[in-house]
Amino acid sequence: MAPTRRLAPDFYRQDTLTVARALLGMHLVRRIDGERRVGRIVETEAYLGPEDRAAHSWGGRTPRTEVMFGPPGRAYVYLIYGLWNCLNLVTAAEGTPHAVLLRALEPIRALPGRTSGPGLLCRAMDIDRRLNGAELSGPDLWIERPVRPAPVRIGRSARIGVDYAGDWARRPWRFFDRDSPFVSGRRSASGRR
DNA sequence: GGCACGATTGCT
DNA sequence: GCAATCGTGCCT
Repeated sequence: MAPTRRLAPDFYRQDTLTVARALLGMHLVRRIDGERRVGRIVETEAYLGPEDRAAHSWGGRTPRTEVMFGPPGRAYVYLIYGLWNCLNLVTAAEGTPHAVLLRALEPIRALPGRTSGPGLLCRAMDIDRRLNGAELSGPDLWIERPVRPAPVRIGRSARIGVDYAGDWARRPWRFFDRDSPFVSGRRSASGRR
């Protein structure tokens, strides 16, 4: 029997910046009513709370951030601007509230609408807070290695939309596939491709 | 209990 | 440039 391509919890337990880079090129899979929606991850951001001023877990544990303090390999989904859901993957050791935000997908299979940008990604994948805390080893949502992984030319830049975070906003903790047209495009903040 | 604001997006 | 829209966290 072929080894599973699904990433195991140990993958997410690694250093968060390592995970954020390694996720590029992986496939995000969502199962809905027996159908599989698949997207190739082309853009991520690392959040290293509680020290990281830009992270939701900055300053400590709250009901919202609770899942990030738990074991790695779970989904952290939050609602932003009352309109959009954003999907994060909990990383690093239990008790370390780190996460990686998924910002863009290249459509592979059964993805309706646009997938560039964290809110649009979740809409296309039908991801909302019902999946907050879900284990990525479960039946609804996971990440797997593609059958034929292609090398990725990785670009990096400051994270988007966190200008309030002072020095932390300048950390180059956004990673993306330099060759993908599906990377979200916020002209100035995104830096060069 | 009230209130300001956000790891966004799309329209003016 | 700014409205949409509501959960969260802090305060008043």
